[in-house]
Amino acid sequence: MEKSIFEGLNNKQVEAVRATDGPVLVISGPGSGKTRCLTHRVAFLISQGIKPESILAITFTNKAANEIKERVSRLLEGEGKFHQPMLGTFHSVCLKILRREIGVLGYSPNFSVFDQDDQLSLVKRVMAGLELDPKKYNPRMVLNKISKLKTDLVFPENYNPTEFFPKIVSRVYNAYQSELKKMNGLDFDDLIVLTVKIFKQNPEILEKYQNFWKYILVDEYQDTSHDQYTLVKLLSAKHRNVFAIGDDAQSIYAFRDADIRNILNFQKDYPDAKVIFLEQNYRSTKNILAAAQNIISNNQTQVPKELWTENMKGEKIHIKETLNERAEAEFMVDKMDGLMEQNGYKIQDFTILYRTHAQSRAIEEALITRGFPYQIVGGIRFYERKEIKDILAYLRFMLNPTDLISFERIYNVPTRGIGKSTLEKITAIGGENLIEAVGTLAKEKGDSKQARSLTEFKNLLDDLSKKRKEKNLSSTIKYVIKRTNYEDYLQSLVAKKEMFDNAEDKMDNLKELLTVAKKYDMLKGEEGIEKFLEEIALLQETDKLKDAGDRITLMTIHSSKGLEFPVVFIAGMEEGLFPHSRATLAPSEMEEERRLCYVAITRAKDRLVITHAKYRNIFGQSQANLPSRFIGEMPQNILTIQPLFGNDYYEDDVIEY
DNA sequence: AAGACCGATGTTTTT
DNA sequence: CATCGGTCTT
Repeated sequence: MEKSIFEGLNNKQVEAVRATDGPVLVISGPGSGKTRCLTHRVAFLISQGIKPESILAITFTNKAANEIKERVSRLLEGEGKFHQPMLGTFHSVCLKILRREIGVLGYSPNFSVFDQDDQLSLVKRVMAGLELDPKKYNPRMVLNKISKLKTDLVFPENYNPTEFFPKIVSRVYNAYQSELKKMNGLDFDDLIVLTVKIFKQNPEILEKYQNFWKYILVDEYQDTSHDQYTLVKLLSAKHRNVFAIGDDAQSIYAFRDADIRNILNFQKDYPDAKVIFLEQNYRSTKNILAAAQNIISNNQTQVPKELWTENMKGEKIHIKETLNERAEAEFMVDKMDGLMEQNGYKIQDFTILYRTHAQSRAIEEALITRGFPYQIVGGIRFYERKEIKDILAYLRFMLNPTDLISFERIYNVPTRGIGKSTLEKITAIGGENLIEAVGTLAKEKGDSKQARSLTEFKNLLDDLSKKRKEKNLSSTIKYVIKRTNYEDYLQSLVAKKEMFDNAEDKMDNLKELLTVAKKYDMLKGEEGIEKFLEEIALLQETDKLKDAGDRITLMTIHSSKGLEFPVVFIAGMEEGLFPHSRATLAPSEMEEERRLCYVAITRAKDRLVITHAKYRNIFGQSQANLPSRFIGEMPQNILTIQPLFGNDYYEDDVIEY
């Protein structure tokens, strides 16, 4: 048993797996077997007689959580039946806690979870109520600031700024939070922040969880924010068995308040911490690793470490300058073609990474023209499409008839003759239940055309409320689509040219939604809806990556974290784009861009191709760009540079060992 | 209340 | 450029 758990691990990894008691920090370079280490540690803990359910492992993605789940099951095969440890992201773990405990904060356990879109509409609504001009104060900026305050655990009642703009923010923040509470809704930040709040205010609840989870593992520790850090600190305070693993050099989420200091200061927090470095890289060639290390060495803030690999030296890194983004895309397609033809690569061996989503378009066009299959991560996300969001809003509203945000989405979708002024009247009646408010207003209107629209709408909502208990999830969704005549509505949008996709595609998307929904059909009525909405709310981009499938994957560098590919293309390596122009001012931001570059490069196993365009269209205007400084930060002797014109480039570089 | 038209505005990155 | 929101017309 023990033997199989340590099989295939190097000494450092074994050390990290065996250090079961007390605080442990593992600094793990890219490709150093981090997931492997986490998995084996969980398996080892269980083999030592620790109850699986007393282990909490927080991962950065749901995908990693599933991977650990599967691998642990495999490692412990034949050990008899055992409970699963708690595995999940910060957000999903907190959601589970809150469904049980949120009562103490005066919310009810069937709360809705609002995504970023919803948050922004709420901020706008609140600002309108406070008569704040959205032109003067950008609602996005206000929301951003609110979110930062939340992650820093500053609650509205504790925020008393003196300066002008913060004072505005403070007013919005107060109103925003009380609106959320009124409609029994939580935003993403609340999931973490309110959990911390409960733990701080109710030591007996905290203690219950401390006793339950005696061993805590946190993945991607470098990307934790202050609230997440606090949560871990609280939960682990009693038993102090906290295992943090991560890589400061791969911290790329400062913009959403990740604080690299959490990992840098781990030893200050836990002076008795055992610190282990995983420096052997199993993923990349020597050249790729050298490029990554040379670049990152330009950063001041970092934990010193020396990565190494036994892999071969490999190909040189191919740098190509093209005339514009179209030529760039065509070059990449040609290059892939050549690699498949001459080197036996398969289409799923390739990934194209870029700094911003906007870059995907030119690349997609080239891929479509040449008939190359691809999948794209992020961008116009499936669950952000109008038709999906509409139907989900109906579901959400069925569960929580105080959910004003969802109501605003559906009250006139499909169009049913209820306009903005009528909406205002409904919300003015307000009350606990918006369905009742619709009914009340219908009665007030007597026998008008409006009254008929309202009554019809009320009947619809009543029918839906009834159905939510009777049917399983996929029938409920089908019923919503049918009862609202949603398909006709889509077709009318097409007819009016308000929508440029065809209605069939949209219906296909809804069918795909139904396929996902079928998973929840065995749960009864409301519970199915609830679990389904939860899954969707917390879903991440990379979760949707299909493993099999013969296609090229396109995504932002941020989305690529944790993944690896035989051949990586990095597009748009230009000053202003990467590093992004918004980041060139502060040194800390430039360092983050550099870490991002480090992440991008270290996704590659054997080949790396980097492109930069001389001219690029931005906002419809052609802009001339210089090659990225990061190209200059790589050791020049491992590069093959192919300039815009000229053929001083040879495909058959020598492979050295 | 709905549709048509126009000008402003924006793009990092995402749980 | 392309989407969004606001305003004007029907």
